[in-house]
Amino acid sequence: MPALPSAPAEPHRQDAKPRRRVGRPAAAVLDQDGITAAALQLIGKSGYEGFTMAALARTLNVAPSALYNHVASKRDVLVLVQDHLTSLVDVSAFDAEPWDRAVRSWAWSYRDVFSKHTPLITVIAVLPVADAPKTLAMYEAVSAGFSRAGFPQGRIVSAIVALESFIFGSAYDVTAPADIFDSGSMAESTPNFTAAVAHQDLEGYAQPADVAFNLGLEAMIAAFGALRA
Amino acid sequence: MPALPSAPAEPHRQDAKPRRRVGRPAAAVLDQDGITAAALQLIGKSGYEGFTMAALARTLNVAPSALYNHVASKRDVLVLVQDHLTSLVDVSAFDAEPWDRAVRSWAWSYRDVFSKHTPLITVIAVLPVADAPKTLAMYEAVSAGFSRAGFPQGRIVSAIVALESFIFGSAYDVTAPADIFDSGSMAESTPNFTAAVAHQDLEGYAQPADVAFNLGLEAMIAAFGALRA
DNA sequence: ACCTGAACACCGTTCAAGT
DNA sequence: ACCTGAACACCGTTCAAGT
Repeated sequence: MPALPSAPAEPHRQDAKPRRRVGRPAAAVLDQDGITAAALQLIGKSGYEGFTMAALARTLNVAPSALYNHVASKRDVLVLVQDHLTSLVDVSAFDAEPWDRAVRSWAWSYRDVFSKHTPLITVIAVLPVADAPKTLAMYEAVSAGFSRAGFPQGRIVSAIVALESFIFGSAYDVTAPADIFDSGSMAESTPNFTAAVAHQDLEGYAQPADVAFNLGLEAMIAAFGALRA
Repeated sequence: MPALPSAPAEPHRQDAKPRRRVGRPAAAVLDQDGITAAALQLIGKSGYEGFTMAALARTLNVAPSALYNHVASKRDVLVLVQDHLTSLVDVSAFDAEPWDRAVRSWAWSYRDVFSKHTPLITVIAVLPVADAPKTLAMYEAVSAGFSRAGFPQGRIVSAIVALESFIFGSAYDVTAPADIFDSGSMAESTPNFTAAVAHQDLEGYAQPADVAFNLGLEAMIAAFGALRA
């Protein structure tokens, strides 16, 4: 004979399921900061392919539908994560170092943060800054640095956007497989490219992606630097 | 009383459903080129959010499962589309014009093609060239042009990758909303950035994205050009 | 080999019901 | 206001059955 239906489950049952009775809890269980932190943790553990609303809810020990009391969509969660990650980008050098060194350290930091989060790039690239306050704060720090360095005001935004576009594209490049340029059986019909790949100079960098990033970034720093008053 | 079950439907029925009897057809209905063409047409009509395997199958008048006789996955279809689009990128200037003009026309063409297909960038950026023969052909044309222009062989691949990273990032930028940099209610706390946005010089270009692309591209062309022998 | 048709294991999201 | 739990309308993909 089974136990009474109202008998509580033993405290150390192996299912760690979201146990909470229906109805509004006394204190709210969720908030946007908690959702962001859990999302970041889940992405770190399971990657973006394992990042589902159901999995996120499980991490937070709530039903998936509970999330929708705090965010309007999964994209909303990605926006929260993106904004948080942007706050990790190092802009401190704009206060302490010359313009070219500041741009360099900011750009490498920015690329490094998002190379582990490339699925967010689609989100950032088209997201109004008004929806991402920490991202806006980064732009303020960077444009203030450009301004102080004597950059002509009319070109500050364009220069930042150009750098950012390069940074986003380069973040993808970090994730490319090592053999991406192996032409395989078609090597004979592509002699120039095959030779160029074979003789690529790594210039002491650990990864090809770093060589390319350095090359493009230094090109931009040199050309943009010349625009200053 | 209903008609006999075997009675054929009237030829001008309003449902244009995939009507074909079960079993292998006398001649194959599908092939990769046809799938690619239909995918391109569907994307043009419905965008990437409307691009599903079911919708693609409907365009081709087959059952969704029929597609899997010719491609292994939806990603496979995207690879086919990507490779076809890359063949539309204009590399002709590398045969006819000086290096800097050739790079310029190639880069603008490349950006323009993929700015309408940004969801493919995730695919291209990490796709081994051996899986995309037309993409490989583009690299051959470009690296041959760099080689003829006296570019040091050890830096050809890095230079192309840097340009490509910038092109991909810039393709996203084309799709950004016009008010992306509107700081809204936070304008007061971001005075430098807000002023820079207000005073952005469009330099005669139609879109801000074009100004930034020009700025970054010319920076790279200038710096990379100086590397030539 | 190459279709159809039914099924599977998800997915994000909605909404009534409950406190 | 903010949970649960059931449901919905998809989604990509698999696979047996058929020719």
